[in-house]
Amino acid sequence: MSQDQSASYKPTLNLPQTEFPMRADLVKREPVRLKHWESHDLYRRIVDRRKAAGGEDFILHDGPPFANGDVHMGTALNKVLKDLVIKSRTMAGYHCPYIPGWDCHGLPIEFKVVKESRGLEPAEIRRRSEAFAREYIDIQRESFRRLGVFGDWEHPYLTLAPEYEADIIRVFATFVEKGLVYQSKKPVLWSYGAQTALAEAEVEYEDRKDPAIFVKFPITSGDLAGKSSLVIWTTTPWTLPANLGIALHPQFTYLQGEFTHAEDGRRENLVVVKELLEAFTEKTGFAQTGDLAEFKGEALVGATAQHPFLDRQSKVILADFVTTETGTGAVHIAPGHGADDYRAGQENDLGLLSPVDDAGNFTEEVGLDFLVGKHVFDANGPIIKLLAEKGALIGKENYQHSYPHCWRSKTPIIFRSVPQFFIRIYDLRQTALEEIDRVQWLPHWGRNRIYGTVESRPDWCISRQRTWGVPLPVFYPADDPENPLIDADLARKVAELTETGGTNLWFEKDDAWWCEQLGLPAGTKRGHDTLDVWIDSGSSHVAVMDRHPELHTPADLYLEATDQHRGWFQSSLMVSVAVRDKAPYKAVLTHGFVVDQDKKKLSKSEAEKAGKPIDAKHFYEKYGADILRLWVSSVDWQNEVPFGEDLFKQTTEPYRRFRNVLRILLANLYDFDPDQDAVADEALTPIDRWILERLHDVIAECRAAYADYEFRKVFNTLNQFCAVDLSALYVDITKDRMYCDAADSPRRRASQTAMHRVFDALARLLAPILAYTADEAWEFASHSESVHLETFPEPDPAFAGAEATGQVSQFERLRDTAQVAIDEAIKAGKFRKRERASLEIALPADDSARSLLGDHREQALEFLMVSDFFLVDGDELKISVAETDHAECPRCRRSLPVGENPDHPELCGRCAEVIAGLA
RNA sequence: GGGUCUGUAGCUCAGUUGGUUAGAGCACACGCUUGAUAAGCGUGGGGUCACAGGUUCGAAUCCUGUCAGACCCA
Repeated sequence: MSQDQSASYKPTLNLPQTEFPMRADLVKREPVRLKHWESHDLYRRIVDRRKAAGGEDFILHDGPPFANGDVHMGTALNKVLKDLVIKSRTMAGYHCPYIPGWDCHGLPIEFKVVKESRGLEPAEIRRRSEAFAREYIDIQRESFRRLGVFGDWEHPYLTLAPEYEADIIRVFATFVEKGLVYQSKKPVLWSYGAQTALAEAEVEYEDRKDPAIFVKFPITSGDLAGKSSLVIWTTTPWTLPANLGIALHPQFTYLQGEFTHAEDGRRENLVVVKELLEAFTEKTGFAQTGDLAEFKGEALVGATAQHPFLDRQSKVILADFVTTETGTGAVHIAPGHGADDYRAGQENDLGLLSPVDDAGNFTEEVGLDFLVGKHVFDANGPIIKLLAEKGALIGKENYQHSYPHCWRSKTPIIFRSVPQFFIRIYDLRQTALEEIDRVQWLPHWGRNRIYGTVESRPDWCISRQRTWGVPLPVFYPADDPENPLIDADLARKVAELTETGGTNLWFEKDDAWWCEQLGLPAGTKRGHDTLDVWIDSGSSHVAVMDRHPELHTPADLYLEATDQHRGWFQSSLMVSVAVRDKAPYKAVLTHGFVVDQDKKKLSKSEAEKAGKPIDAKHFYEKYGADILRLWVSSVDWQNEVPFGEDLFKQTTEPYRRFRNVLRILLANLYDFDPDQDAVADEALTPIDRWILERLHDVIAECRAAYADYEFRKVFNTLNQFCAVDLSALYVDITKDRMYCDAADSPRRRASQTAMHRVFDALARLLAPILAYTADEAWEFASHSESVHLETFPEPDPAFAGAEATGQVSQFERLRDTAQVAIDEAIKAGKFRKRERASLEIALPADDSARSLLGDHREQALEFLMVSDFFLVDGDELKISVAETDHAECPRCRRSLPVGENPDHPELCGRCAEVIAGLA
C-alpha cells in the first residue's frame, strides 16, 4: 500500500472540522471578548435572568481593597476567588448580584500625598488624596475587569462617596446613642517638632545616644517589704515621673540578696533577674556579696515599691513582654508613655500619667516644680541628678540605640498620651461571641481565630489625628474645652449635611458656619480627629448592603485573606452587633497569602529587585486571564499560596489540554445536529455509555465541589476527566469510527450523541474558571448567547450506574498489559504500528474477561486498537504479541481481513461498505 | 514564648469511614503517529508518605512527641 493510495481515500473520511483555533492567543482574543460582553451588558443580563427565573439570592459582599497601588497576585487571587464563587453560584441557579467596592480613606494614601509635597492645607491634602484614590480605583477596576470578573463595575461603592460617609457618621451616632463612646487618654507616637501624632509609617529610625540608668525601687509590701529593692533599667529617664508600675516575667528566675559596689563599697539589697546577673555587675559595679534567694517572678505579684522621688507606690505586675536581652528583668512601666506600658496599665488597673504638652515640655502634673516647662530631653540630666541625690541611682551608662524620629521635623519621637475616643467593647463582646458561633467559618479553624481576637481585644480606639478620613463629629464648648460634646443628634445633623456636601465641608467651612448649621452656641469648636478607617469599611453592611436595592443583610458570604480576622471581619462584626445585634454574614471564607515559591513572605519591593514580577498585569498580559484564573482554581486557598512564574507556567499545560479537548469534541461534531442525529440511550455502544457514566460522576463531583468552594477539586476532576478518560481513551478509541464509519452510521452517531453531551457539560462546568475560553468554545458550538447565561448540567440518572464502567475497566486492564507487550514488540523491530499487532491473550479459565472478549470481539479490537487476538489458557493474564497476517486497509489503516468485497479488494469490509454507500 | 495550620515523586497535587503492589498531571528519557499536527498516543526511571515512638491482624490515614515552614498574637 502506498501513501498515495491511502491519500486517495482521505476525501471519503469524516475528518474533524472546526474553526475553533488550536492556538489560544488569549492575550489578543480576551480583550475582544471582554468588549463584547460589556457592550452587551452581560453581567446585568445574567443577574436579571436569574432573578426572572426566581433564583434564590446569594449575596457575596465584596470587601473593599485599598485604592492604593496596582493589582498584584494576592489581590488578583482574592478577586478571582470571589468571581469563581459568583459565577459558580450563578450557574447553580442563584441570583448573585456583585457590587464591588473600594476603601478610599486612610494613612497610606495621605502619606504618599504629603510626602510628595509637604506643608499642604488639610482641604488640599484631601483633594489630592481623593484624586489619588480615584486614579487607583480606575487602574484596579481595569485589571479586575480584564481578569474576567463580572460585577457592577459602573456603580461600585466607594467609602469616600458622600452617602457612604454620611452612613459612617450615622453609625458613629448609633454608637453614641448606645452609650458606647467615651473619651480617654492613650499614648501615641508624638512629634514635638511637628506638634502632631504620627503613624508608624511616618517614623524613621536613626541612631541616638541616651543615658541608660539603673534605678532602685524599695519594696514596701509583701514578703520582701523593707528588705530589698527592685532595680529597673531605662533609656528614658524623663518617663520616670509617669512611672506607675514595675513588670516582672512570671516564669523568669529572680535573685535577691546583698550586693556591694566594687569601688565605693556601697551596700544594697536588690532583686535582679538571674540571666542578667553578670551583665548587671559589669555595668553597675555592684557584685553579689551575700547569699542569694531565688524565686519566680510571679511570686512578687501584688507587691508595691516606693517611687524613687515622688510620694507614690508603684505596683509590681507580671508581663510576657519582659525579656532578658538587656536591663534587669524588671521593667519600668509608664502607661502614658508606651504601647506595652499602656496595655499593661489597662490590664492591671495602674492608671495613666502623661505630664507632657504638645511641645514636649513637662506640665504641672509632673509633680516636681523644677521640671515644669522643661523639655523632656533636657530633663534627663536633672532627673538623674535627683536620683543620685536620693540614693536611688544604682548605675548609669551611655547607650547607643536605634530610636524613632519624625520623618518631617527629624526630631526624636516621644510616646505621649493624648485624649482619644474609644468604643466600649465590653457591652458588645458577649453578643459578638455568640454571633461568631452562628456563623459558618471556612476553613473551620477561622472560628477560633476570630473568637480569640474578639475575646481578648481591648476597647476600640476610633480616633485618629489624621486628615484623609471621615471626621469624628464631636464639638468642644467655648466655656469647657476639655469636655467634648459627644451627641448622637448632633452627629446625625452632621451626617445630613455630609449626605449632600461630603465630609469636605468639615474641613472647608469654619467653626462659625458649623455652629450656625447645627444650632450650637457661638464659640463652639469642632474636633480635629478623623475616624479609624476600620469604621469605614466595617460599616459597609450599613452603607452598602442595607442601602443597595439588590442587596440585604446578612450576606451569605464574606471572602477575604486571613489577616481580615483581625481586620474587616472583626470591625464589620462589631459595627453590626452595635447597630443590629447580629453578625452581618452567614459564612466567612478566608484564604492564605500569596507567598514565594519557597513559602517565604512575598514583598513587592524584594520581588521586583529579584526580577520576579508579582503584578497581575504582567501575567494576564503575557499568558492571558484564563491562565491566571485556572491557576487560582488549582491552588489550595486554605493555606499560603506559593507563587512564582515557574509554578504559574505549570498551568499552561492543563489549559492546553482543556482547550484541545473542547476543540476535538467540537471538530467531531461538525456534522451533528442533536435534534436530527442523536440516538436513544439504548442505542449507545458500551464505550459511549461508559463515558456518559463517567460524565455523570464528574458532573456530580464538580457541582458538589463548587458548592463547597473547592475549586481545586473541580480543577483536578476535570483535568483527570479530560486527560485520562477523554484524551487518552475515549477520543483516541473512537477515532476510527468517527473518521472511517459512514457519516450517519449508528455507531458514529452514538458517539456523537455522547460527545455532544460531554462537550455541553464540559463547557458549562469550565465556564466559571475558564471564563473566556469556555465562552469562546460555546460560541463555536453555534450558540448565539454566552455560556455564562446558562446553568450547570444536571447529572443524568440514566447513567448513574456503572455497568459500562465495569466492562471498560476490564478492557483497560487488558489494554495496559497489551501495551507493554506491544511496546516491546515494536522496540524489538517486529513491526512499527500498534495496529499491526496480533495478541495472544492468556487468561485463567474463570477470568471474567474471557466472556467479554469472546462476546464482544469487535469492541475489543476497537478498544485495544489492534489487528487481531486469540484467547488461550493460562494461570494469569499474560499477553504475547506477533505481527498480524492481515493486510492494512488503506482507508482506515487498520489491519483487518480485506478483500471481502470484490469491488474493493484492498479494503476491509467496513470501508468497502462505506465506499459502496457513497457511490 | 502562646494560638492556628501545613509537611505524600524534582515540581503541583489526589488518596473516601484505617484494608491488595501509595495514584494523576508537569518535567525528564525513549518510542509511535503525521487523519486533534505550534497537536495526539505509548513506555520508562523516580516515593523509608518530614522524623521517632505508640494503638492495630493491618497506618500515608488514628494517638503522642520531635523537627521544619507559614500566619496571627506577644
